[in-house]
Amino acid sequence: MGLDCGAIASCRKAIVTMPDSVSAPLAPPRVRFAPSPTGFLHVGSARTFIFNWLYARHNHGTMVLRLDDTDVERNTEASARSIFDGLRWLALDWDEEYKQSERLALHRHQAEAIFAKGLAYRDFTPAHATDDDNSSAQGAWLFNPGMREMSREESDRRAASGEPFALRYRVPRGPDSGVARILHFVDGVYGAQSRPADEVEDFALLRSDGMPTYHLASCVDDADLRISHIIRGQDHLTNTYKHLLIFEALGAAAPQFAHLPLLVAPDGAKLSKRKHGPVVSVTTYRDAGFLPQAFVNFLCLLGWSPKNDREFLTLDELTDLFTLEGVNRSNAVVNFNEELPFDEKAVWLNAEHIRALPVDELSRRLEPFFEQAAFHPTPEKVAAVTPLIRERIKLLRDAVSAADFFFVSELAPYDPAELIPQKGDAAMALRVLETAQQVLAATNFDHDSLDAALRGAAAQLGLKAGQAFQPIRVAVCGRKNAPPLFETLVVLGRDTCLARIRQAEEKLAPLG
RNA sequence: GUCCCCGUCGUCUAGCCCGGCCUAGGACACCGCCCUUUCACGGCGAUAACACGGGUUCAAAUCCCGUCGGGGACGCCA
Repeated sequence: MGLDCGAIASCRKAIVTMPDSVSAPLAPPRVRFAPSPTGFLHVGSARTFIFNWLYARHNHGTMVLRLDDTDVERNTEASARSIFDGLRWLALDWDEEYKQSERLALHRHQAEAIFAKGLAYRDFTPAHATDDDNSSAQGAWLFNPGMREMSREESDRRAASGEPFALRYRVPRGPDSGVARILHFVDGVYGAQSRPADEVEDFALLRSDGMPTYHLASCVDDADLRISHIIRGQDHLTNTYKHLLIFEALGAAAPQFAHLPLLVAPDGAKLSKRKHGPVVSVTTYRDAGFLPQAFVNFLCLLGWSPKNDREFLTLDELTDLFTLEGVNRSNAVVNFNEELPFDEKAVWLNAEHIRALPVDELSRRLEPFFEQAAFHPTPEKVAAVTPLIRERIKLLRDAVSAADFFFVSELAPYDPAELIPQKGDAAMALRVLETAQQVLAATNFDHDSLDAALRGAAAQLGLKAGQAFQPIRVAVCGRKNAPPLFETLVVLGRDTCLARIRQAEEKLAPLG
């Protein structure tokens, strides 16, 4: 076939040598995640990665990461980087890493071997000539007429003359043997599957530029890397028959297959960047302030269930509980729309994980968000603020709007009417603020002292605590809804509190 | 068009394989009440689903058939 196989020797060295386990029943599984670098890390891909990872760790197996980059036209460096970014954020590791483009020699070598066995043929149909119109006579699309039956002599002669060709698998058909062969396998999720080989088209193994197709490269590598379980999206379910044929041609035992139900958008269609926008990229979740463990937790609940009504699960618990039997068969909707860009269950889980985090760690996670908001946070300040907001945020980025008044030197403008308590008037607000200044100036700035002093002052004014605290809260926070008052005052410090109360009085004056 | 997969509250799901314990359980969201210095957290409660039609059976969400609906695959993309 005139293929250059010079690199095969070096390529072979990279092959993992496994102890020739005589298919030991309890051999640790080897699974792989094989993204193609043609975009960012998709949430569907992320879930596939997570399920593979969970399966590997649960069974004490090996997680392989393989970059399926055989489409030179569409692959980009930037995309590969962004996928690694996403994977690193998830904080799940892998044990071995490969790049398909570095294994081309092996793919071609195996393609040649398949051709030599007579299991494939050259197709000289010009590239793109078959792009449309497969629908002529029924069955005609299964192969390009004239190519499959071409004599070896003519095929060799044409190839020798330099005519470009694609290599196609010669799928066994009824007319060849008289009986239609039935292909079958048992899917780890969908159960027994079968299909007559006649219904499988003569798919390409090699493109006319000599590059392997996905089907070939993927199977050659899976066989060579001794992948024992292929866990992937359900969109590959019917491709599996082709893969079975390739493994057979390779003389390799086919791995176990398990297909995962698809993640779909509210419109029911498979999640896609083009149709559904940035919500399908995991970096969108990261940047919005999802915790990776919450994101992982959420994705696991889509198409899988521990069947014990538990939903908040740590990585260790997920690893412990994960089995293929727990995976269901129907597509799962990731719920989002223009107003709510994220699935509300994901948001809730994130809030749960935020509250479960030790304060110092949450604090560390929050810092970048404050920095991005130009708050110039010091670790000490953030550490003091964190416990006051952690029950009030659902996404990390919510911290910016929940805690802004702790960081800015000048409060954003607010409506002075907010200073007036329930069932009160401006005069009452003024009296409260006046008293508050005296109290704050004279009291120790710790929670208990402030509590006692301010409650006492409220009583003396003949006001309920709620009425008395509102003007003070609005004066120091610039809004009605805020963390508990005394803690807030302490973190803000006496000078800031006094200054803001004075400013509030000025705002109130015109209303009095 | 051909083939394949799926169908329980709005959404994620348990139950289905091994019919009866299902007047169908949990969770998110929504609504109401309680707690409370606001917001939030927490607690309690309410609304809400077996796609439809036939069978089989004393009994069906669970088994069988059909219909409808949704999705996927069919590339020299992965």
